[in-house]
Amino acid sequence: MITIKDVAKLAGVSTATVSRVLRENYSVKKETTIKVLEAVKALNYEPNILGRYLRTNETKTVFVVIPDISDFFSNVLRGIEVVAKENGYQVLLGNTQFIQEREYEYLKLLQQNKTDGMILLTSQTNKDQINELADQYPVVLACDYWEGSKVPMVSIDNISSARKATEYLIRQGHKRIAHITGRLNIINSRDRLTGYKQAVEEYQLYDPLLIQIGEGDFSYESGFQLAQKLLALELPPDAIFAANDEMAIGAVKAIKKNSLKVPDDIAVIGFNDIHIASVFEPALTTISQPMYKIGETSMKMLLKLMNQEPLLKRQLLLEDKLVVRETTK
Amino acid sequence: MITIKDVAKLAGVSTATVSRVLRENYSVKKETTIKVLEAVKALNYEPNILGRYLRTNETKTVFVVIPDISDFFSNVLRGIEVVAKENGYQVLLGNTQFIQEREYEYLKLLQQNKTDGMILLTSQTNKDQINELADQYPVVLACDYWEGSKVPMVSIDNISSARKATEYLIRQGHKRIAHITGRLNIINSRDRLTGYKQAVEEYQLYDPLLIQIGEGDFSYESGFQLAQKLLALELPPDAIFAANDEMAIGAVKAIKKNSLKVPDDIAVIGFNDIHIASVFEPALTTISQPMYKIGETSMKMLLKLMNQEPLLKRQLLLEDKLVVRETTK
DNA sequence: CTGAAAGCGCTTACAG
DNA sequence: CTGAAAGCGCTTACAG
Repeated sequence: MITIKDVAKLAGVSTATVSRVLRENYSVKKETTIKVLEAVKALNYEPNILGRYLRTNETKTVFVVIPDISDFFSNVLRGIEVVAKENGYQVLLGNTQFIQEREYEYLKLLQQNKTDGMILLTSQTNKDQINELADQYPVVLACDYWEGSKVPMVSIDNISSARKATEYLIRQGHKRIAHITGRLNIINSRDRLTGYKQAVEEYQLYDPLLIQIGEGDFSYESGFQLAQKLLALELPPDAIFAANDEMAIGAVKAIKKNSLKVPDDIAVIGFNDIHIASVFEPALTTISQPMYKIGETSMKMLLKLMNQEPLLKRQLLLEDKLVVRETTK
Repeated sequence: MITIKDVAKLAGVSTATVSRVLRENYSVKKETTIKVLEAVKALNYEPNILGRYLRTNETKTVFVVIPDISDFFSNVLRGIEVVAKENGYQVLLGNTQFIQEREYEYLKLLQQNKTDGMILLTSQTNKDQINELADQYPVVLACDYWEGSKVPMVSIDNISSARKATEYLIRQGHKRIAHITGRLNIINSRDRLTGYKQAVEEYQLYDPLLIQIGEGDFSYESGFQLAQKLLALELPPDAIFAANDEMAIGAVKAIKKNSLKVPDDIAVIGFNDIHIASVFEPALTTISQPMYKIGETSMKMLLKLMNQEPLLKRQLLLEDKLVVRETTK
């Protein structure tokens, strides 16, 4: 392995000088610089980044904890990646598969110095633990809004957007509006359920039979199965609001399979506005989240935290939008 | 920051002993072990992994270079992640967005010791460069088969599977079979084109007008646009074979939009068998790749390379399968 | 502008 | 079973 010593020897300078040339922030005589760069080239030297890490105590790496690699999270990731790259950071990805202990394991990487900062794309860790960690390390929570927590976060207001979606169905004249939730160990799933309840309760349309709790791993299939159950009710729903687009598409398929029409017999609304939502036929009415922007913003916040710059706002709620397509009237 | 020294002091032992206790491979007296573990707990000590890295010269990190976070690559990634995790490795993700220089930048991380090994999920780097790198570092190429290269690789045989898909259409009586390619800077896109050509040439059905080159970023839209062009031909196709499922779905949409029926007027075959392929209506006939297994296998190969164990086979071609659904007769 | 030297936090061969 | 010591490859405050 070629080290800085080899370069120094060949260039006839000290290792300090080589380091200075490569770090680019120091004043080194032009001739010296040239000598060093020639030696670097001749030896095809690449600095061993581990040496730098240990010395500077930073890894220029951020860790993104993701519950699953779905279309939705991919889009958020894209935003994170672009900003990270622009600022010389690399993105480490940790997949929890919705397993809480996994998230906890990843969080330990902060203590181990394996990463300079961390973005959680949703979280399942308990509030106290996270608050404590966020006190000591740069951590940003994205896609979830944790009421009462002081962790820096970026998301939409899932409660109000779920309420908005449900109210839209109410205004269209639907009376029996069902909700298929996401996994309830995810904060935003609970929030969407809350928003749904707020709306149906306000209009006295609440019926616990109309709530199906999503659990499964394959959202399309799970949406299909849960919609089947709803359709099997004595008084089936006339509209279904699903907590994500995959489940909504599954629901549409179940409705069709029962020889019913979307939206005439049963309307459907999804959540997220992933790519397939507009491609699927019928195209899905859904709540559109600014996925890329959530990613971008969370990474920008993390950069500020890592650089110890003040955050103007520790909590940021971005705007969502109800996109009406073909699954509602 | 709490270091091994603090733990050693509190436990009344040397740092060497602390290290031995934590590395678990050494014989340490039981009482000493207990003292050390108590100190670790009392101080809430987590080893600074950078110190270990530098000393052992390994990062327990593998880097996966991915051209894009699509459903297909996500599934391959899942396989990689599971095997990586089982073996104590973390997965770093680098997204090239199909930009060749990005891939090159990531490859440099190997020289910098930032990662112990690398898996390329497709490659755009030129053969000589890659061969040279693979001589020196643990590198595996997945999803692409590079003829004549000695880089360890895992993929399906894209040429024969594309030929198989095209021949299937021929056997169903189609005479004007079009092909929408993937980006041709990707090896497997070129291979699929080759397989398609082999089949249509054998049956004297070759017509260059029936080949559309995919370039765009959003496969559904791009498939839609290219299919539109095909439909605008004086002699339009009676079947379309697309190099991926997203494009195939876009093509189906274009066909429907032109008031034609799938598969009666025009049959469609996709490639990959991503999740949406079976969910979309009509469900897509497609070539199913063993995505998870490709990931799993590539990571296993990488492990062997990193541990300097011999590879039984440096090149592995896994089996694909033509899945007939509703877009073909 | 440059060098000698210390040190980042670990691990491990060596000696006992 | 355990400790003293060297050293991994860098960076940087200090001195000149």
